[in-house]
Amino acid sequence: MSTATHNAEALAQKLSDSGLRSTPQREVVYDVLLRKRDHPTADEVFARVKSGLPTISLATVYNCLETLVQCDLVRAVNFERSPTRYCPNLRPHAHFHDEQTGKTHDIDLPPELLEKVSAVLPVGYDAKSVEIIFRGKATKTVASRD
Amino acid sequence: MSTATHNAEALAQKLSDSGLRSTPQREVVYDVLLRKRDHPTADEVFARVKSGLPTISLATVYNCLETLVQCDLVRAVNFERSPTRYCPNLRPHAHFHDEQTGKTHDIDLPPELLEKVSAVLPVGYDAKSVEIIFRGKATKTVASRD
DNA sequence: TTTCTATTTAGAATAATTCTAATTATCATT
DNA sequence: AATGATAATTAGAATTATTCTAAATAGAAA
Repeated sequence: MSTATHNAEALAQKLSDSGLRSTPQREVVYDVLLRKRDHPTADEVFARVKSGLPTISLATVYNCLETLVQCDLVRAVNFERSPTRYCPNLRPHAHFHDEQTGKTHDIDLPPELLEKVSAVLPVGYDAKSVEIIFRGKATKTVASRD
Repeated sequence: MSTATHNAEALAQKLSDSGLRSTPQREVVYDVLLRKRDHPTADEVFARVKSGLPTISLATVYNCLETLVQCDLVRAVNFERSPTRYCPNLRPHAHFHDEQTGKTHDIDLPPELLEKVSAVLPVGYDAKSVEIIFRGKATKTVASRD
């Protein structure tokens, strides 16, 4: 079984868990995110998706991305007011935003660090998620892991 | 000397450090941020500022806020795609975004935590800033410190 | 099939922010 | 105090990412 098929089935599973249907549009959008993990914007996803599905609309790309975020298959990241970027990395990680290049790098986080960070919350604060964003410049770039 | 005067002078100092002028608009905008630390949007700042300076324009409010951010007197915070919010708290802190109320709470951070977090960065990543955002619900609300 | 609902689609609408060009204020020199 | 140079403000237009709308299509269930 090919990787794409595998992903499509994992996606179908996650979707049906949420009572949603698997569609070619959702599959192709998810596949595009998995293929090139450079935190693309919706517009960039739209451009890449069109080669496989030339009739897809931008609205659908937005819809699909939102759906994937709802299913916890994809994270949406925002840097200032620039367009939302999408990230299929499900490992605990922070984002490093390189201000020179505009590129975003995933920084793996040891799970105990997230616990330590969450431990600063006073009683009465119940966090569903923690997001960590670094901003600066990356002098070296290391190939990203899967 | 009044607190407002004191703030105005601190502001004037910071501005001139950056080669910028102190203006009534900048003073009033900064004063509004200090007076009510509820992370207002530019529109909310605009509304509050107008009582003291009825002829100010929204563009100027945006300009002033941006200037204050450049001077490191104010932090801009973004939650998803909602309007940018502004925060004059200079202590190291995270933000807790209450998804029910939409309110933002400052969470003080022990400085050593920020060091621990930054320590996860691999060689070659030089972070100028670290931002931590919690999302969830706050069951209790404690009066915020200054 | 037929029906019901989910999804997609194109294009219009929205809204936060930025831009533009003109005016006004302020500073440094004369 | 007047002058000239630059900084800041202003109103309104423009931009742009995103969401909305209403109609068309597809898919599942009966």
